[in-house]
Amino acid sequence: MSGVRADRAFFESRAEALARRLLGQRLVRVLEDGTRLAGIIVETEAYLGARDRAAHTFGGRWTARNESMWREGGTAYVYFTYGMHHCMNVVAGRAGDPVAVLIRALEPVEGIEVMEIHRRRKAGEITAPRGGIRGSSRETMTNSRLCSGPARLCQALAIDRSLDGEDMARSSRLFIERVRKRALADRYLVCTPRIGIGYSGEWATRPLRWYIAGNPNVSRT
DNA sequence: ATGACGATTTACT
DNA sequence: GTAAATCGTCATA
Repeated sequence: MSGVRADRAFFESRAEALARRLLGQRLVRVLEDGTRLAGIIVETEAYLGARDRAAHTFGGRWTARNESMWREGGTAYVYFTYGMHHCMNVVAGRAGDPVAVLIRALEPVEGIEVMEIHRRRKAGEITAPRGGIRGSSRETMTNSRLCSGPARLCQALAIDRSLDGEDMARSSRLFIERVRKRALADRYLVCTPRIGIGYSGEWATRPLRWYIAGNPNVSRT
């Protein structure tokens, strides 16, 4: 059940390698009251820094938002987008090399009931239709939809900008537990282009997204 | 100061 | 399939 906590060396590699290495490992979020929320990482994308048109650090951009992407491997980069969603990355490589891995989906394993509350609360606040929440959105909140998307998993695990810059190699609030010693073999993985970056020209077609084949928690297939 | 834009999700036709 | 929701961020002025 328990795993070995990922240390600095785990994160200090190329983003593509880290994206694959994270699959099958456990992302853990510990709330203020000690509640553990955790899921197995089943879908990731690599963002390759200054040369990658789809990356927030394309062209070497250094801004207030993306500053944590420039830090050492193992730093969390959490950003806010579309006026309502958070997404989280794990920074790869060494400080000064602004590359990262977007966590796109989890298989929920610990604290599922709390995750459901977080997701429902968020959905209610943001999309409550006239007359309140009823019908499908509440009833179809199955486990497979709980963390199957970068913003959904941030809602479920209560990850927001307050965790941006968190050092996952040391933090007690957000970290990775290695529940398998070796990376999953390529034959268990599917590699495709990344999602939602159509604006990035040639980079939109590069195969930099990986997911565990057949896993029902993956965001899209 | 302002305008355009999202590494998305949800509901609806 | 399409469209709305919703606002921090950044480039331009």
